[in-house]
Amino acid sequence: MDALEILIKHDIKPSVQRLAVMEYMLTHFTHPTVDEIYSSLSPSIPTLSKTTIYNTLNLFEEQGVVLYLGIDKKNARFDGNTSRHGHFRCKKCGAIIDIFNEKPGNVVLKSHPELIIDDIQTYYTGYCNACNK
Amino acid sequence: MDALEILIKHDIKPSVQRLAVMEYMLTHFTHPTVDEIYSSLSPSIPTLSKTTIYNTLNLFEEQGVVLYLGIDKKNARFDGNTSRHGHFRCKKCGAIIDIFNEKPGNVVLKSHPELIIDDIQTYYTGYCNACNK
DNA sequence: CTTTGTGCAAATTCTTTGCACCAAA
DNA sequence: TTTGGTGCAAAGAATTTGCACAAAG
Repeated sequence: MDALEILIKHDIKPSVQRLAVMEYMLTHFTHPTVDEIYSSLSPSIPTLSKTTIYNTLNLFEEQGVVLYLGIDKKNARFDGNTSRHGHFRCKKCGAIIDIFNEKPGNVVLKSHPELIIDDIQTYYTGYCNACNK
Repeated sequence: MDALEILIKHDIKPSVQRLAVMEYMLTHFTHPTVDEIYSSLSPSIPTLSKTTIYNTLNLFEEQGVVLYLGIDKKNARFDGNTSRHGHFRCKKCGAIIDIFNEKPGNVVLKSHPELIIDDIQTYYTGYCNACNK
């Protein structure tokens, strides 16, 4: 499914900017920050503003098109892969690595069956191979 | 184990402020923000500054005495319970609930056996009983 | 004494807001 | 022509930093 189709499917009106951000998220599964997205797109869309990146990502997140990651203290990070998976963050170099080891499907917590779970995110913290203590 | 013992065990020099923060974390498992801790302690320690709360919590986190929670977009939250457990956040009312459903012990990821995992945190997002969609 | 912690004020950084202009239906 | 998107500048909020003073050993 391409960027345009995804936006339409989620009732998001396409625009040059929104399509560019969506396209970026579909080709860069690097958990980018707003700044990284802005820096990458800015040359090809010279009038682009960071405000629009914020607006767009907030909209995308509300519509479930991207995931917000709270794994990084400094900046918000976003993930275009909305399937259930975890993330590892290296304490030393800051690398973020996808962890695909989780079961999909609905979740009911034994201890709290009354909670409606829309999303699950698991953050692993430690040292990557390169930084290995 | 009381506040003083915990600090000593982790090579943290005790001070009035550090003891007060530690004591607070041991009696309020509410995932407080810096502001909440400051507001609570400030009356009894009138000279207390927010900078000291930041310093103290950052130190505590480095020493593994508290956990940093990235579950809340707006503020850093901290947890005095460092045993492995998850957290649920209600999208509507913002309530954060502890989820004790995880197995303790060392973890080696099948997909990334080379990663050294120091900490695992799982964040559940959805609607609590009261806010139930 | 000497080292370390505290706390004020200022600085920094990230994110949101207000508002005028622009674009699309 | 009306609705909604964009982007600039300013505001806001959370956190960190620099530095002088205080505390503790």
